[in-house]
Amino acid sequence: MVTIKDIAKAAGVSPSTVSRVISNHDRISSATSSKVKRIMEEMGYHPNIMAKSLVSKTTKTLAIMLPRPAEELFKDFFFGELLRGILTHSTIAGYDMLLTAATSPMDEKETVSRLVFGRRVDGVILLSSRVSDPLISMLDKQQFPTVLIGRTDEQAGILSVDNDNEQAAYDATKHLILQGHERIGFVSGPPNLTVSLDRMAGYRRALQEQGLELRSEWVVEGEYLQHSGYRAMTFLMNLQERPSALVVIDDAVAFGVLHGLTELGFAVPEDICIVSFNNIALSELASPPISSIDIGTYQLGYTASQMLIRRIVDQPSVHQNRVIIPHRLIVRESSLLSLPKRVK
Amino acid sequence: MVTIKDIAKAAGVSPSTVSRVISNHDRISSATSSKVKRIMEEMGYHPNIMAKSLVSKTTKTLAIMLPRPAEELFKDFFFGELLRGILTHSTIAGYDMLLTAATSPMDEKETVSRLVFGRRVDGVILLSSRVSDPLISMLDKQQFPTVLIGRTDEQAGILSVDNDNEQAAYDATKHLILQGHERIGFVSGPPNLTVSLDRMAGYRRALQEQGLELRSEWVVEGEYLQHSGYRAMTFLMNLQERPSALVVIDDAVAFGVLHGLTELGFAVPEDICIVSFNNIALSELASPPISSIDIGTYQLGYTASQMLIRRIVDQPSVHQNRVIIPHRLIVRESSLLSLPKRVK
DNA sequence: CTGAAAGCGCTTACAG
DNA sequence: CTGAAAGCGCTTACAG
Repeated sequence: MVTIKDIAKAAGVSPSTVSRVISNHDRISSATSSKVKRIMEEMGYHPNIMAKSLVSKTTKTLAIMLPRPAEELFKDFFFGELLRGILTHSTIAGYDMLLTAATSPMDEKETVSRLVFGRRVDGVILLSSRVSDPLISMLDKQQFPTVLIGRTDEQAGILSVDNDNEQAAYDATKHLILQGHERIGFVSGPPNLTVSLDRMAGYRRALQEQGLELRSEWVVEGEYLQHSGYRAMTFLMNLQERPSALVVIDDAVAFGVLHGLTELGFAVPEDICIVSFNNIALSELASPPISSIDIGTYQLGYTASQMLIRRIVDQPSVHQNRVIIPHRLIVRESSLLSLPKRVK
Repeated sequence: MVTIKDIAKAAGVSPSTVSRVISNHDRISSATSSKVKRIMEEMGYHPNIMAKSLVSKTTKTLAIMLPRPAEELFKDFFFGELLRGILTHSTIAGYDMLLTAATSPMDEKETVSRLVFGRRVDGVILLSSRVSDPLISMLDKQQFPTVLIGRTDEQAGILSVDNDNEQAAYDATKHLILQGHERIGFVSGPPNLTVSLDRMAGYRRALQEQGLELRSEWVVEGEYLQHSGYRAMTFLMNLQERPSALVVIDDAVAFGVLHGLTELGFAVPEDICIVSFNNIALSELASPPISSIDIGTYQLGYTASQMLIRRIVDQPSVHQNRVIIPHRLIVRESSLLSLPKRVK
């Protein structure tokens, strides 16, 4: 390993000078600078990142905290797209990403503590927001640069990027209502995630506004997994009174819903219509293609990285703490009751 | 920030003693140990990871080098699954993962140099193997702990996890032949990836072994993207003589193939049969469900992490350098010519 | 424009 | 069983 001292000796200058050449200090003669640079090149010098971090108290690294075990994570393609957005921006900005997954919920706080208090990272990105999350309050109390994908009620210091999920679900539901549906169900995600709650609220508002029935047995909570959508169907479609349309929390879940419906002998959209969220690449290729709310997943990730790094770089953060990424409904066959002519 | 010195002062011992308590040194009286531990707890001590790394010359971090820009990456769900495997094991083993994406190919070597020579990571995982990759030879020359998902011909020092892709493609092709097909095409990936080459070779062997025609216009090279499969169809299905079956390099591509065929008015499997690779979760839910070679993607990632960490921990590496993960063909409707009765 | 010195927070032989 | 000292590889006031 060639160090700054080796370069200094070879160049006949002091280590301080070499350090200054590396950091492009202004008051260095161009003669010294180019000589030192040449020698660094020749000797294959690479700065020791750890040593630099130790003194600069900065790591140029961001932690991505994966929600719960990695095990279940990437089954939902949403996260891949989110990571893609984060990674693209952070790479441009010169930051590395530390991917961490907690093995257990208790372990989660410990992991973050280790990274945050151990000064291993300069900021944290939380990929999903749970209701009253102890992690969030801890990071807020420490005033540690943090960006949350989602929302949090109490912590004002935390940055967040989100969609207007309430409005998005309202739009999805309204779309079904405009197609003539009056019995609309909701296949939701885990109720401890704010995104589930917000979408549920939008669904409710749309129904109430139109004076439509809000049946509790038409609302099914589950996970963000195909399996979950599949299971929801075995329940919902065996009810006495079945919904004629469904709002589904996520495309991966919608794939399961589709699968379940097919197996039970129901046709989409003829027997039942579907609108979902996230608009992953494959929803277009499903059969039938799935109508989905595009929430700008990539943009969500990209913006999260952007906000966080901005916050880290200029401390007095004059920027806004919360950004809402716009959504839009992509209508496809799954929600068009009878393809050529619209009902009503 | 509370440091080891603060703890030492508060406990009335020397910093060395505190350090030894932390690392569970044997010759420390249990009295001192418990006192120091109590005080650490009280004062909220967390070791500075950078300082520790600097002296221990170890980072407990692995770099995952993403193939080329993150931009195109997660569109293929294969990588999500791979990451899941890697992450699960590395978390268990107490290693963090640094996710790095190069903005450009030239930039790639620079990025790795920075991490490797800068002693930022203890090992590197390369997610895909290109033919005569300069990165691989560099890492091999440095004798830096590296595991490659794929294969490399020259570098004996590099660890690798792979499938027997030649045999896998042979199996896929043979399956189609056994269904009675004689005109079989191949929708491949980029020819600079070893996986593309290996699968191509297996496809060839199966055809030759049966004395079947090997038409160059039935072999189309592209990317690992849906789009690519779609485009391949507009070409292949406009030929005078069309294949009656296709081996497709990857499920995401197969989705594009399916999409293209549907648009062109061809039915699967009636008009053309398909077998693909990777067996991502959604291939089962396509319509028709796609026959696919399960290559144990998760296992591939898990094993990669395992081999690399083992290599890092006990230097004299007596373990094997190359591991092959078994594959198996999952037959679904897309390759069953006429569902109930088999042809021939 | 450049150098000597102190220090970032830890670990680890070397003594005792 | 414990402490003092040196050192990991860098940066940064402080002088000049």
